Parts: sequence; C-alpha cells; structure tokens
Amino acid sequence: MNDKTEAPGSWDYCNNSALKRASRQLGQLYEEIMAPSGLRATQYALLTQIKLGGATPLKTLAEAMVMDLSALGHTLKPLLRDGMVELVPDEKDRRVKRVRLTESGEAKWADAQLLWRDAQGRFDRAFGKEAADALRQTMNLISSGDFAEAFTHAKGDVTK
Amino acid sequence: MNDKTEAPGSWDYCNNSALKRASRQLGQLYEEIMAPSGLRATQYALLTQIKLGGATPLKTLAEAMVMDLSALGHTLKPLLRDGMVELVPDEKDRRVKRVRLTESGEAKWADAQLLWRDAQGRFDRAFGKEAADALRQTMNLISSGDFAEAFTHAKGDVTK
DNA sequence: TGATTTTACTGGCATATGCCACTATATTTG
DNA sequence: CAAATATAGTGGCATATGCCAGTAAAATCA
Repeated sequence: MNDKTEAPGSWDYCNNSALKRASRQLGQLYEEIMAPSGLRATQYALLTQIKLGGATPLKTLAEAMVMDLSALGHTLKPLLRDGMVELVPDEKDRRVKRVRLTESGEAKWADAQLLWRDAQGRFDRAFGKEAADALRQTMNLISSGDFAEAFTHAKGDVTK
Repeated sequence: MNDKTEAPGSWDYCNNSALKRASRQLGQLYEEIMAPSGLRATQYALLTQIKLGGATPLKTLAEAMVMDLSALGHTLKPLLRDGMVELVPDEKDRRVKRVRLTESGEAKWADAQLLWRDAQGRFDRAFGKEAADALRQTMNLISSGDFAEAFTHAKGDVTK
C-alpha cells in the first residue's frame, strides 16, 4: 500500500517551494509540447521578448526577464551559436550591446509559436481561461519591483 | 525617458513564462534572506522534505519534488559532499537507496529554518496570508498529477 | 528456471541561473 | 580636464534541472 494519500510536503508550507515545484511541473508540460521546435521553453520566451522589444540592450532585457545580466548572457549563448539572435553594438553608448532576432530566429519563432499556442490552449482548458488570466496577473505582481520592495521592507519572522 | 511604463512582455500572455519569471524573482528574495545559513533555497526545501519523510527512497523523493530522478541525484551531490545527508541502501530491495539527514544536516536545517521563517513572514505580509495560502493551493494543483493529466489530454491550439 | 522486461540509480552532456572578479566606457567630481 | 565612481558586459565557477545511455537488481513470462 503505497501512500497514495500524499504525505504533507514543504510545498504545503513554503511559498517558494510551492512556486518552484509548480514551475518545474509546468515547465515540463510546456517543454514537452514545444520540443519538436527544437527550442526550450525559456529560449522561446527569450525570443518572444526580443521580438516584442526589437533590438534591446542586454541590461534592459535582463531586467524585463527578472534575470541576472550574466545569466542572460549565458542563456543567449546557444541562441547566438545557432544563429537565432545576434548582438549589435549601440551607437550612442559603446558599452551597450543590443540583441535582435536574425531571419532564422524570426522563422524559428514563427514555427515554435504554433506549438506554444497548443500548450497555452491546453493550459487554458485544464486550468480555466479566467483563472489563467488571474494567475498571470498574480505572477506578474510577484515579479514586480514593488513587490520585491514590499517583501524586503516587511518585517520577517513574527513567530510566537 | 526610459519606458517606465512597462512595455508588454511574454509573461503577459504565456502562463509558463509568467510562472518562471515569478519563480526567479521569489527565489531571489528567499535566497537573499536564507544566504547566511549557507543553504540555497532549493537545498533547504530538499532537507525539509527529507526531514518530513524520514529515510526516503530517491525515486519517491524525486516524485514528491516533481523533479527528475537524475536531477535529484545531481542536486543531492553538494549536500552529500557537505555531510548534510547520507544514502542508505534499502534492505528489502537492493536497487533502492534512501536519503536521510545526518546530525549535521538536522542542525543546519534547524538554523536555516529560522531564516526561512523570516522570509516566509515577509512574504505573508507583503502578499497577504490568505492570498499566500490560496497561492500555495493553486501551485499544488498545478504540480499535481491530475493537472498534468488534464493538460496532456486537453486539446491544444483552438485558434479556430 | 532461464530469458525478457521493468525498475532504481549513476554518469555524461547541455541548458538555466546566480555570484564575483575584471574590462571597457560613461558619468560625475574636484 | 584628470581622478573617482558608476554602468554594461564577459568569463569563470557553482548549483539546478533535464535527457539519454548504461548497470544492476527485481519481477514477469515462456
């Protein structure tokens, strides 16, 4: 008799664990659908963001993705290597490099976009479209600088 | 004039991107508070789970964490190296290895737990305790096998 | 019971992320 | 303007995760 009755886990108490676990699960689900495109879910998200923002400075992109600048750099490597994106120096400020989609990148994105719609559609059906909209809003709140601010300034442990 | 007006991003449309981004942000916030303990948030979550479940087979732990078995193995390496946990062979089934906390691990966990309470307290204050409870429930739903089932069997793209 | 299949783990390889140190530019100051 | 400081990226190192190809041991089948 395997404990099908789901023993309690850290995710029942810890907000961070719960979010991470759900993120892994959802990532797997999207990833599985997107696989045929040859793009990882994160890469697709990155391409989408670059497509939306045009030639974007790395710093700006990193902030938008709520990602460390160096992490962004690392994550872009495979995409650069595969010619999906390219870096162009900013003319005004020579410290700045902007990322933009190449033609290959645009094409690949268009392909992947079809698969993404599939995954997104499945989520909306399984979770409910309204609920999904609300979920994204909640996630975006947590991702906001205002929230980080509130978290950081909140007094912590209030046990007892 | 920097576009403070937050241009739209993939997270406004994609559930997965939104969840990942929030997960990165929240991870950073918890991580910053937990840092003094010398444990990463994920490691703390793992220790907590092992503490809750006792000597647990790797497979079982991986499933509970919604994590790939090999990923779990990799993630456990630093904790094994630092003597926080140890592997003990299962007596009945020689294929199985169980993980359990060492004394050091128990002690470290107790330390980290104080910091975790701080982070958790901040979240509850910034986000609202009720809302946090609901959030965890939602995350646990997404992490459930039932949800994966529903997602997988749902027809995807319905772009007409 | 011996061959086949399934199950639990390990190790190698690749991407995802973060921190820190260092370099090249800008910007601010004295 | 020259020196000090701040900003944008890069590269190295470490953890987080996943996939795939073994390996060993248990369960099933013929």
